[in-house]
Amino acid sequence: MKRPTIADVARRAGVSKGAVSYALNGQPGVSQATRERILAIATEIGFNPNRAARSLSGATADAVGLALCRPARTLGIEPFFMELISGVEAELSARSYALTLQVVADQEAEVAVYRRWWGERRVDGVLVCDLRTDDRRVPVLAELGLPAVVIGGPGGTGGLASVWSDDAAALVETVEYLAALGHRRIARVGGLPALLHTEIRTEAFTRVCRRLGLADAVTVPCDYTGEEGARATRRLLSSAGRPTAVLYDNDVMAIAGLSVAQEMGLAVPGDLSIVAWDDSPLCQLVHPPLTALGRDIPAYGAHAARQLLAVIGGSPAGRVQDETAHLTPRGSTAPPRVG
Amino acid sequence: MKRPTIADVARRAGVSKGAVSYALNGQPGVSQATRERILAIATEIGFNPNRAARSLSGATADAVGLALCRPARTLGIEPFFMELISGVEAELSARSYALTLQVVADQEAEVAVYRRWWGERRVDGVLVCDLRTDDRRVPVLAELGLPAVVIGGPGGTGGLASVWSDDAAALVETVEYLAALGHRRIARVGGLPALLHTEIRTEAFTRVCRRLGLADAVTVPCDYTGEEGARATRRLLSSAGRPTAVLYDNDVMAIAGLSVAQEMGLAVPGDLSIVAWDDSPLCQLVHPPLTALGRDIPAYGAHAARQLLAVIGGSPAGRVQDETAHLTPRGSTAPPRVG
DNA sequence: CTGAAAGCGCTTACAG
DNA sequence: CTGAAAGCGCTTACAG
Repeated sequence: MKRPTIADVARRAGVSKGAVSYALNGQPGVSQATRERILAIATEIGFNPNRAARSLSGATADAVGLALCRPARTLGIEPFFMELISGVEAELSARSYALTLQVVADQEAEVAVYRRWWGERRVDGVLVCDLRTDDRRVPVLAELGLPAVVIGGPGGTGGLASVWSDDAAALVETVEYLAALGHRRIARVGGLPALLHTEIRTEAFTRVCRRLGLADAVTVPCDYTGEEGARATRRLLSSAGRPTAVLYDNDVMAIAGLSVAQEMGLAVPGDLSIVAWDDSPLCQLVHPPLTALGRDIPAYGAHAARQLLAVIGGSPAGRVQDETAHLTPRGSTAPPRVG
Repeated sequence: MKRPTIADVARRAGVSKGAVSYALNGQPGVSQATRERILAIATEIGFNPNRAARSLSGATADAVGLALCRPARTLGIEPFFMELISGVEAELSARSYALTLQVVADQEAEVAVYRRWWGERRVDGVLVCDLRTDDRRVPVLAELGLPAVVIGGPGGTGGLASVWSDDAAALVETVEYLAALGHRRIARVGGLPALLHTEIRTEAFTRVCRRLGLADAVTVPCDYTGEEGARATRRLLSSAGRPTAVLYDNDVMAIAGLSVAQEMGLAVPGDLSIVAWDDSPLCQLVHPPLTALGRDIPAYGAHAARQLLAVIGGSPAGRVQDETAHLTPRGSTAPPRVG
């Protein structure tokens, strides 16, 4: 029941261990006939090279790390991460890289995980999510020399490679669309203010509203949960001069907002237009279906994984722009009712 | 910039590599004073033992594998897996085990992954999800001798360890509750029929409905997506003698069902009661909030991880029962309107 | 084209 | 309590 080693293959093939290694890795050094015989025997006895041994010799772990720093409940409820992971995974497994996942409590723990992973040679590189302003992780990764790709930006990535999407452009497009429908009072229920992409969106929102001459373009900071989204919506809709359109930084808060509007007797989209950022299938399950800003998240993950493998392979750290989110109008947006 | 090895620590401490190893691993063989000096030096120079080397000697990978066999879109939309993973992860990282994740297309690919992982010594054990009737993976895992814990059952787990929850009991409790409210026509929108837990639920549903003398207790098989859930609901509600209560096998289908009811002009819960299996935060975001069958999924994952570590450690393969899902009545269930 | 050997960085009997 | 050495299973120069 012992798992076969390269020595077992060598013995059965009547060659040296070195020859087996060359044959298996497609290196020159063995004749075509010998190579085929060796491969056939390896397959026959179910040989798989011991990763630890290979890693110890070759110095690559053939694994990539992903540390997620969000509370368990928001991790579960947001389709974003699972979609991202499935895209990352598809790309990695095609090149027989493993994905090592770790959930961490905070940035300090995350940095400790990076140090340990790299020190242990557990991973060859990491994918970094949820970029913050003045992110502590960026200098640490640079100092360690740990190959990394930041999923986010632009900006704030130091010398690290990154894949980013132009959230500012998507936001401007959305606000212009709402303004074209006739909305003059637009509010936003935002994500965690510490995250860089929240800041980018907030700034773009303020700027475009000013440019269009829209009244106080307020952003209420939230934590992506339905509870906070509902509370923020309730507050916005109770205010004098309540908004006629609200833009939410994720789908869960948008759905919560829709519920609040209905509970307060406001018609959507008649009295209130709603736009969700992140176009998951959830947006189409509610009534009315939500107008949403979406893009291909698995492809984004695959893109990031591909770039990380390139960086691990020695490519210079580039900043690659991914697709910009696009607006899909559905039943939750319309011109505001006159009055 | 080279990462320090045990030899560096030994040199600075003026001891042998063996002594460093003993000190680091809490083995006897070094004096207390020497141990402390060695640990201090290791910390000071940022030493982390190379995993590959340790694994090659000690024969353990200190990693656990999880292969997920679901299409990317249902993976993303269902909170279940991410919650499970976060629970698994919490338990593993507390014991400094890594989680290796792989998304696979089908059972064949999954079995291939297990063979490879085990052959490569990439993992010390695996967690198995989505158990099927006559599951191919069970005999393969037994044959390989790969430590495994099946998340599911009861039954169908062969000689493998498992953690399971009594879905049949939860289902019976739910149907009895609906019957007590006065419902006589109850239907069910089920999950993938190939999954064992779907079969267990279907059988329990048929049995309890017969016992209570309820009319044709139909189960419509679906794939957990909102689209199929909506379609099934539309069909059920269009039939003569339409049900007054529907039980859904996941929250996404339940929410889709709620939408369909509203689109068809039926009041929930007046004309139709709805119960969702899986009580995620989504259930409380919609109007009315959904009565749901829930339990602590992260704890379930932690439980499974704990058991897997025990099996890896040599404990006999047990079948451990986890908490049974409990019903939380909310606004989507009520006595049926007379008429 | 092939074989014998060193070495990756640990762990663990085995002597002192 | 400590040191020297073998060995885990690969990869890769280095000789033939």
